[in-house]
Amino acid sequence: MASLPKPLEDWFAARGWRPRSHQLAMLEAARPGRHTLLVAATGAGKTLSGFLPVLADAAEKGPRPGLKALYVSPLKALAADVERNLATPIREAGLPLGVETRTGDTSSEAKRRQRQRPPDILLTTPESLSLLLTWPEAERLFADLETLIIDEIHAFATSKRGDLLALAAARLRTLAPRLRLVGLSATIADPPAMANWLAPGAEVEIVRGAEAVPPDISILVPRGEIPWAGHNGRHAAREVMELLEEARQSIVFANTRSIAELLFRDLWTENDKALPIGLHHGSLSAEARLKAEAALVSGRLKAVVATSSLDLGIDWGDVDLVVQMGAPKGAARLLQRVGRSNHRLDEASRAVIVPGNRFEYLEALACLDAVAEGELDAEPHRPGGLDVLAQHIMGIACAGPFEAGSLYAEIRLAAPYAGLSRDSFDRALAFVATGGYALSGYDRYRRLVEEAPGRFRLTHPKLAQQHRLNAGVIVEAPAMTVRLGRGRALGQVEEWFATQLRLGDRFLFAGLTLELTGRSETDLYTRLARGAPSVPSYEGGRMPLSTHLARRVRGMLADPAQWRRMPADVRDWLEMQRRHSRLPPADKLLAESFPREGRHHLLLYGFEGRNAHQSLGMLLTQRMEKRGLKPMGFVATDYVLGVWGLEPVEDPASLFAGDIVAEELEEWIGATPFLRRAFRDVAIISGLVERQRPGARKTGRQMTVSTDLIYDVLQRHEPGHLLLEAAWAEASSRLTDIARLHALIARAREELVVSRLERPSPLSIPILIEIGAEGVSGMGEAELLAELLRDDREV
DNA sequence: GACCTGCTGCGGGATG
Repeated sequence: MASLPKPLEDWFAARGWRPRSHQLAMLEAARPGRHTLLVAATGAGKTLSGFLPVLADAAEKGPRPGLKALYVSPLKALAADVERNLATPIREAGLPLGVETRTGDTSSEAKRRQRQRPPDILLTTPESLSLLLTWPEAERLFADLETLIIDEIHAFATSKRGDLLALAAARLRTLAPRLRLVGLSATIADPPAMANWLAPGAEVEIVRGAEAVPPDISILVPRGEIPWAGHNGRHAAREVMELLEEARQSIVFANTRSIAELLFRDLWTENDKALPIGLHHGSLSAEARLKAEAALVSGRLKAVVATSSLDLGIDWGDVDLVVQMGAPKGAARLLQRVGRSNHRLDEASRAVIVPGNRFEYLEALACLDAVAEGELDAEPHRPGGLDVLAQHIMGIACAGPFEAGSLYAEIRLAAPYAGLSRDSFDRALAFVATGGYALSGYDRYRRLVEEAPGRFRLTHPKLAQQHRLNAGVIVEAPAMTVRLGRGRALGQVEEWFATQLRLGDRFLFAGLTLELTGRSETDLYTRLARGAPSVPSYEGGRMPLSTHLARRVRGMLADPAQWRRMPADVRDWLEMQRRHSRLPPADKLLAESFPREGRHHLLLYGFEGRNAHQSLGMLLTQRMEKRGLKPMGFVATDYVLGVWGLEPVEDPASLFAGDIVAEELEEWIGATPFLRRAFRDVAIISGLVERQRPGARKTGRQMTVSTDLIYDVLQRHEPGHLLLEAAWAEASSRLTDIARLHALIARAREELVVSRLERPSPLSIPILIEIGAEGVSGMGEAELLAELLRDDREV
């Protein structure tokens, strides 16, 4: 086993610590220069472990010039936190190392200095790293770089930010041939796959931290019944309030921003003791978020209601309880959140899940099992975005002329682009150079010139400045700033929501009931008000039930021996289902059909997540239409798809015949407004349109107008354009889950178990209530239950 | 009037 150099050994000893075995393993792996992936629980000293080889090197070799280590974090705040945490060992062990951060918050003067005289260790974000690579000095700057540490690597690997980072890392491997890559995370489902993402084709040593004490996670069983429908756990606000009263400090996670707002209000209604409870989500102003964070860390806040805005990294205060409202949607996500409580390895983190309905109870139970067995759900790695690729190519051009052939080879070192064809690369390059065939007539899209065969450079140096001003892959929906009075900004609501508001309307935001008193192009002016408000919602991403949990839920339903672990009302529900219909088999697909109020319902218990169910609902209703079955609508949840129409579906299996996906799905995606919106995003990322010019940021509406115009031109004149392809990929991955849709259809074809009923089955009740909630039918929940119970007595 | 299933994250340079 490797040992620490003297100064570090003394430093550990002075603190009464001994290096943990995974820390020594990190040291050991670094000696021969091996890439490393560290998987260790929160509280295991993960970040220090990543840096330990860098610190040891400094202790042994003394001061050396140049940038030696680069650290990339998904959050600016985390980079700043790491800077503070590194300062202590460096100072106390007397190591000759300078550490600085470089993010959007860094002054341009400091950034310039860093380009000329870099610190030994630089802490940054993927965006800032990409921008650093656009400078001509990059080649010299990174020549001596030895280590690239990617923290919270799981947060990158399946996103466009990850594409950007992987491309930057590939570039760094060219500039710094001795570069060693290090990935850090607490929640990795498939370490070998992640190792391959980190350094495709290279050998990566996987180091595992010591096992932490298993978390203590329980499922809250409300005093009343577990609801039949609903997704947010708000029914248990009273019970949650009691938990908060008993705990030292808590984070209450909600799955959406609007639910966070509603829940915050609910908790205050129950807050008899007037405990300080805060609110934190991504649409609140930075000021409001920082205030909540500071109050959390200092202990002034007893609890905070948050979205995933508090998922990552930083140790938020003295939190000893995490509450998950509604379904956790995946074991890795739950574990990440549970890790926010109790950052000590030798004590269990405590968490409580509050399922929103009975299906969610099953999911919560499946999630507990998955966590206990250490089986996390993996998100599939996907090919990198062509829009991100275009941005990267432009960035490289900003640093100086390049050879297309060697850039292509380098880009394939990035995992998301390992399978990139030369043809796709050439199309991306041609797009950056001229805008592509249909746009090549416009001067403004000429960004590169081929100065010698295969050798490209910028057409004008000012393009580099433009690029730096517009780089990055995060595109936000057009939004308006909400102000109290005409002054303080409380945060942002999306434009589409803002346009629905009329003067005098009330809405719930930042925990306040606000009344709209005026508006400008970019701002909403408000005052405090009373009365029932509407609640803004946002067009964020979805969190589908993970494949892995879906399988567990099916297994649980099919195995009555497991029902003993469930509360009585859930158990009774399943028992009734067994008597009246059938249980969904673990490996087959259950379909139920029954008439109700003049309509015929068809329910498919797929458990493949909302996206897959929604696509299937669309496909099936199209087919039913063609067959004259007069479909009227469908509803999809993570668990079930419900379709209804005027005629019964006599043979549900026949709906799945032939190639149902290829044509109809394409037609559908092509017809949705999502495609246009996706085009807007890729047009921005690829650099086709500019978000800002020096001194002026464009409004969301301006951006949308210009991308809409280009979209129409390309649709007409060049339907095969690179950006239409990229938009297509984006829209289809957001709208549907092709892999799971295929799995669902395959199960339907192989064996569809059909249960024909006279009345709704117990399992169908949640979805029937959901249909009622959408105003399609006026059936009441009470009526449904009464009917079912009457039916039950007859058996 | 009550009800909400759509998360997160970043980002220039030089000057006055």
